[in-house]
Amino acid sequence: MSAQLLLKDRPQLVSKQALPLKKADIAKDFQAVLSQYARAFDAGSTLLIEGEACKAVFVQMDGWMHLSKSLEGGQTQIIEFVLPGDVIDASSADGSTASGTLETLTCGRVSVVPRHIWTALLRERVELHRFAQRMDAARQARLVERMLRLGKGSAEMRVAYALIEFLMRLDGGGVRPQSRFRIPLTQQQLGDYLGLSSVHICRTLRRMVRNDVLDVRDHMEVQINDMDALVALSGLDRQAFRKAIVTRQF
Amino acid sequence: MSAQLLLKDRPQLVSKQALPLKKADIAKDFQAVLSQYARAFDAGSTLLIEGEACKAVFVQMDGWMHLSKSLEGGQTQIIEFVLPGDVIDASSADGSTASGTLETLTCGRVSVVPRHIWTALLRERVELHRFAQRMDAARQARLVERMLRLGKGSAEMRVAYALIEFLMRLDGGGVRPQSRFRIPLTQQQLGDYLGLSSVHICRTLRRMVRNDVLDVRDHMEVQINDMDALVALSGLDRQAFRKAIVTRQF
DNA sequence: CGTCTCATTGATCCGCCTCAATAGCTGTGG
DNA sequence: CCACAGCTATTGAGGCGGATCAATGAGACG
Repeated sequence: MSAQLLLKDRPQLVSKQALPLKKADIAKDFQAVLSQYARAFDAGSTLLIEGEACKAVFVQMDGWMHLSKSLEGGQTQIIEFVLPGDVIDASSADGSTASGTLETLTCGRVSVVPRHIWTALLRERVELHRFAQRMDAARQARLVERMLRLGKGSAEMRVAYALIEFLMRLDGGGVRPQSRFRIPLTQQQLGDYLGLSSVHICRTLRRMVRNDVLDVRDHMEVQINDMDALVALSGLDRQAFRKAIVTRQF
Repeated sequence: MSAQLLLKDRPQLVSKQALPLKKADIAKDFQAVLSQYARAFDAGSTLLIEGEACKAVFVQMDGWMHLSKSLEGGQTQIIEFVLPGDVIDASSADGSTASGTLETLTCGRVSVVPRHIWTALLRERVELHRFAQRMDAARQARLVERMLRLGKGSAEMRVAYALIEFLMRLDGGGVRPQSRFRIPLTQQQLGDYLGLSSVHICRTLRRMVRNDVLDVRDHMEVQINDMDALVALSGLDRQAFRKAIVTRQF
């Protein structure tokens, strides 16, 4: 896996991703707590298994992960991708077991904060609590937006949606999105995210390339050529989307 | 719409639903706040429209509602059903606009608590805060469980899942679920929940009836005959499910 | 009794899945 | 250096699950 390379050849993006929270606005003790529990990970490791004990909150610092859930038949659905800056609490309603399986897609760093520490942090820092709430609302909005398309949308709509979601999350909801970015996913994984087979992901991407909407180079390096067309395909209201889906401001 | 009837002819269920929180455990001021903001609603009214202002939290006291989201083409996906005892905060990441459209399915009562009041309540009552967190985790678990099936499951699996979800939510996660219950939904609405056409919902239910898994009488009165078969169809682990999906204990 | 809504059933169609074969790329060992 | 294996993308062929269209019941209601 060329995860290292993946991140290495876009240094400006990486640095932006690695510190999505504005340093100046965050108390030093928060940063200290995060780095205290920080650990590095490789691509392809499993951090959490569905149903097993989980008493920590994950704050992603660098790299990609995904949280997934499976049917007994081996069918896997990716619930969400975890990008730098994301906070994920994978515990289920009982508060102590993991609601899904957490696996890394690239190498990177994550801060694994024990729940009671995290809770205490939130309690004593109101602005952090509010930030966490907004992050959570944004996460939920993405989940719902995708569910809408799983239920009612075509393959083309789902893929277009996912690309725009990645695009916007990667550049932190900036006003001028990059039109070129790399997704550290196989088509199989993208399919598991969108409820499609890898074969159909491939065909759908090919069709978009044929229609000059975008280009795809080696292993999911995407270049958007016609953003308006992509947005139209996705069925998104661009304004509303940016507001609802992305939260990176502390 | 015979919503009134719907609720009237199963009094024992209604009374259980109407007060899912154990009264004894809840401070009187909480109950007081809820009743202060309580209002009745009819079947078929719209309480909230996607994108419009929303500065309140809804605590369902009696009756059913649903929260939905639409594609411009008029395609609607029901995000969740709101049952008595549910707390729903429909605000999006910006904290002030509704993330979906909230409509009532039956008549009933709901407490519309202004957000700042709700927030204050949670802050001063730790156990209420924890309860709200568990409710939210359970809601999320249901969402994810359904998304897994939207992405990877057959129509039969989705319908079986939904029936079991309703069953367990209606009897509050009790150990001995009722095998007979009424769902105040049209097949169209159930389809909008599961990403299926109403026609296919009908066919799927008919097949289950033919296979002696269940019976359906007038307008969605369901009688489960073979719970094991239904659970098998749903792809659920029953134990794990009850724990993760339902939260009614305060 | 006419209307309206909803469930039911049949017929047909199509989007996506599955299976299968090929090709390209990467890493590995001889 | 080549040969090989492993993995992913690509493309074709064929099949199926569920959508769509359409017609008929069947209650509920005015």
